[in-house]
Amino acid sequence: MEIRAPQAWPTTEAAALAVQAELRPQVRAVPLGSRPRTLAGLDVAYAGAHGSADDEVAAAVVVLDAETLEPIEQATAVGKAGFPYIPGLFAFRELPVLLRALEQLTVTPDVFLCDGQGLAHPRRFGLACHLGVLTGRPTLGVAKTPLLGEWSEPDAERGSTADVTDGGGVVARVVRTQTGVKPVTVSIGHLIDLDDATDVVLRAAPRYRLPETTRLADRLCRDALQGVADATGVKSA
DNA sequence: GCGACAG
DNA sequence: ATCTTGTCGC
Repeated sequence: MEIRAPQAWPTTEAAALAVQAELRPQVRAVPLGSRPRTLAGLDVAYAGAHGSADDEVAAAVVVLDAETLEPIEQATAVGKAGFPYIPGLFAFRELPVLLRALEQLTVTPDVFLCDGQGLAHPRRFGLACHLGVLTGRPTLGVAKTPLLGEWSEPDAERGSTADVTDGGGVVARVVRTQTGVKPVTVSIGHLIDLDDATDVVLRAAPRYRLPETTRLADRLCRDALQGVADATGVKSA
């Protein structure tokens, strides 16, 4: 798919903050126009994981049929993170390589499920929002742990939710995707609203805590990273 | 100032 | 994120 990626990515914290400030106003919270037919899962794996800019990274995107959750297409990309891990500036570490994986897709997914936050971010511009603005497509964030906000514990049954508020507004929703398991944090990225985002996540996670999109992308990027290690001559069992 | 902090 | 075996439970 076509993507308008930045000519150059920021390498300093100040430059990254400036990019977020510039793009944040473009985020739109609106209902999905129609039922999504395809869902894309994105994830990145790290080698070393010291959180430094020169960590080796592998990104993966997996497109699934929204109804059957069966894989339709997938792509990967590897490289250097290019930016250190700084909470709130997470996107500058994963987006560059993620976009290179997305460019290889021959189909354009209806909704992108990101591994991380969207609006539930210090400056209301997490990874999911950033990806949405750059692609112009609906995106949402589903995080395993919250980054900020206050909420009450949702009921134990699958489907139970509780709004997450921060700074006086609702920025996300904790969603119990499976009965008795720790809820995930869902927030909008772009061109979707919280109700639709919650619905998409619940339908994508019929069996496990994390959506099938995330699970498959996680497996794929880990394999891709291992593939780099093998080609580099790193011994393994 | 100190600690926390998506992955 | 990643380093890592076994173990408790459905």
